[in-house]
Amino acid sequence: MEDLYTKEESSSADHVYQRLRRLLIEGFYPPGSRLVEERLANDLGVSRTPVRQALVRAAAEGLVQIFPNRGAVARSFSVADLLEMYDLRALLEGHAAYLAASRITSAQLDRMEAAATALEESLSYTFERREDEVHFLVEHNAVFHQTIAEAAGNQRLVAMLNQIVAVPLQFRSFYWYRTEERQISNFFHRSILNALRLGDGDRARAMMREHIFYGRDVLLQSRRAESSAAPGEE
Amino acid sequence: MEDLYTKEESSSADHVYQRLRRLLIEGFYPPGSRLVEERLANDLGVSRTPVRQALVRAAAEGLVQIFPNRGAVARSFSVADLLEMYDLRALLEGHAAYLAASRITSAQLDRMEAAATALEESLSYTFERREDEVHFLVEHNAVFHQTIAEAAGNQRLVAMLNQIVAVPLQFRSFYWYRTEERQISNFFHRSILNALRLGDGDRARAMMREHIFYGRDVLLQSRRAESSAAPGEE
DNA sequence: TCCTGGTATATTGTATACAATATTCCGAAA
DNA sequence: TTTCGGAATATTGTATACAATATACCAGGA
Repeated sequence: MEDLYTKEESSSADHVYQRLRRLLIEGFYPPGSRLVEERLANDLGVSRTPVRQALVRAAAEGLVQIFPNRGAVARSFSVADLLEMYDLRALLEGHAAYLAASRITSAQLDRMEAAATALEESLSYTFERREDEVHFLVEHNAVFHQTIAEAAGNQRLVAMLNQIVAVPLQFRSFYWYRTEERQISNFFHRSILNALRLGDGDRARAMMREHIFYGRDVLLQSRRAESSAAPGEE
Repeated sequence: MEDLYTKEESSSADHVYQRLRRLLIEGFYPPGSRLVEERLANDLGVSRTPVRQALVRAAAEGLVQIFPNRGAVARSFSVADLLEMYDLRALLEGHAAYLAASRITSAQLDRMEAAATALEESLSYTFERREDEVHFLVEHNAVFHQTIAEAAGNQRLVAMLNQIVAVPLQFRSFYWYRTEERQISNFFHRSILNALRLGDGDRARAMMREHIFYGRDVLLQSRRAESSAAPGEE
């Protein structure tokens, strides 16, 4: 029939995985916390079997660590880890931007345009809850970046980026707090968009790399500020 | 106690995974073949449970594809897939070489030197079986490349490269057949080694990229030759 | 008090049973 | 002959039971 369904898996085990992934990324199970299979099974209303599969998968993706006979823990990220990840993101997303410049469709450009505009206009929105705002920002930002990855036309590259970007939001939400950082971020988006429109791969890559390094620096600064302000950890 | 053990998992399920991985990479289960859980379980002398976990893990790594309610198949690679992978390898290994240039230790250089020498001298060896020869070549080549990845000092980069390089040998063994290609390959190894010794990251990267692109071209040529010679597929 | 050993408990790892789903095969009707 | 059910079979997906292992707890001796 059709091999076109690359929907991966379907129900339950896959559902558990998606849910677990969300919980980890949104920080519901904070880094370092133990992930006891039976508890997860209860939380998610299934048996341990699909939970186990989800954990194995999450471990392969680097979201959790599995210690033999001792179980899984939500992976925690040291500063060194974050540096590694941002270094790779710069490399991979920069490359994606470079490739995208010569292949991106106008539909994809439109989608990015819309996402960039939404991010800009949201500066003057007022959200009911801070949470909603972060969600909005993360969502549109993801569209922007994912569209580039897709436009690069390398599926493996997309998969790898998804892995790397799957870092607990907790580490990234700082990014979205201050107006100044958001403005600069928006500026980068526009620069990247321009370069892509002009088909200038080198500029697209350079701007993407700067964009990511800027994000990295903001993150590290906030972490430093936080750790000196409240060394006790929540 | 010690978190230092990053031995990942330990027995059985992990063992099955390692074994499955080997079987896939060595081409024992050829691309496209169905991987029925019970058969694997019998083959490996365990129940379906650990097999399942191994399959999930292998799927996360891209070695197999899992279709919901229909099972797993050994992933097959189109020419487009191979191009994607080599593109990423060039990017990632090039970057690794660049990073390695400023951090590599003399012990690591020695290891690479030994591997390169072994590959050179093996040109005049005679092996009992062709299989042994390929194994020898693959092994030493792996040492050369893995050492660079390690020297780059980015664990995630190492993990990603392991994923990408985990392509059925079947697709790569052509590479090792002819003397001429091996000589050129050896030349690249020497160039990379020199650049690393001199701490010249840019050259190391450039040579590494060329090395990989050369490998890609050899592979594509042999595939083309093969497919025109025997279009019927085994 | 501090260490030591051993038992109790908690949790993981694997096997098996059964349910859900897909695939195959076969016969009847057009 | 072809096509369409529809049972029979094969295989996956999930739950549960039990074994293996690690952790926590407690008593006894130094």
